[in-house]
Amino acid sequence: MADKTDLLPGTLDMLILKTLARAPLHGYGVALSIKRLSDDVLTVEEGSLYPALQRLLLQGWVKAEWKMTETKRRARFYTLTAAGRRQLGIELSQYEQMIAAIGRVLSDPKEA
Amino acid sequence: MADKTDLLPGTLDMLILKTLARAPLHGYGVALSIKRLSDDVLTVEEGSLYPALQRLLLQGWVKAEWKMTETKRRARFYTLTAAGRRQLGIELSQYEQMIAAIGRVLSDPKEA
DNA sequence: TTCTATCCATAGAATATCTATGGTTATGCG
DNA sequence: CGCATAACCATAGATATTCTATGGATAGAA
Repeated sequence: MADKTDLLPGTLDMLILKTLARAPLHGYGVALSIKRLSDDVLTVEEGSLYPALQRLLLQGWVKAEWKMTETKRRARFYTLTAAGRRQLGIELSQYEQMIAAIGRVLSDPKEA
Repeated sequence: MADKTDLLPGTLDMLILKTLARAPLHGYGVALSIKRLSDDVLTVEEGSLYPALQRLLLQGWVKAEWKMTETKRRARFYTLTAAGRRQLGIELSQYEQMIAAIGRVLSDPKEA
């Protein structure tokens, strides 16, 4: 039944890590950033986002602290750790390899 | 915890449809074809393959018939239907769109 | 005759995402 | 002033997809 998700399963952690690699952000900001950079193609639902951030915290790939937003709100800011940076590298290379492999299957002659 | 699957979740049906778009094949042949074209990067486990083929049958995207292999074995050959060809087109374009969107997020300045 | 490759298929576990909820607070607008 | 909305956090349960583990059958090679 085609694709029902708003993103490619298996890529969420990588997208979050990459986003945090640019600068620390709170959850809501991460979701907005991904949505905007992808021109609204990728939407990270809150029900996917917050559990994912908890996982990343548990793995030690990000750390969090409560701060105030420019808009005067309490928000939890996440920062990439050294381990997180390493993990991002691993996930990026695995992803690239997969995409390249899929590309070889899809681009093989006969039929669009 | 990085990726545990042998393929990118959500891409299996597309890969199977694409493979059958080249020529009718039996299940085992589909798995081999994907493995070889991808240089062993993508492995379709039998426990994923056969249920997937059942789904495709139910959707009417492929049809099946029992025949004999060159190696003298009973095997179920799958053929893409017109609806399957349409579905492949849909899945391909959705996939391309996703990959492009992810690319925009990943290639944005700062940090590899 | 034993092993390996070729073939089919299902049940159950594991994983990842979504939907649906529920709650707090700042600010703009009528 | 009251209300809507956007900015924020988070969890529970449903759904979907793939994997692991099994089980079975046969042809051909060693």
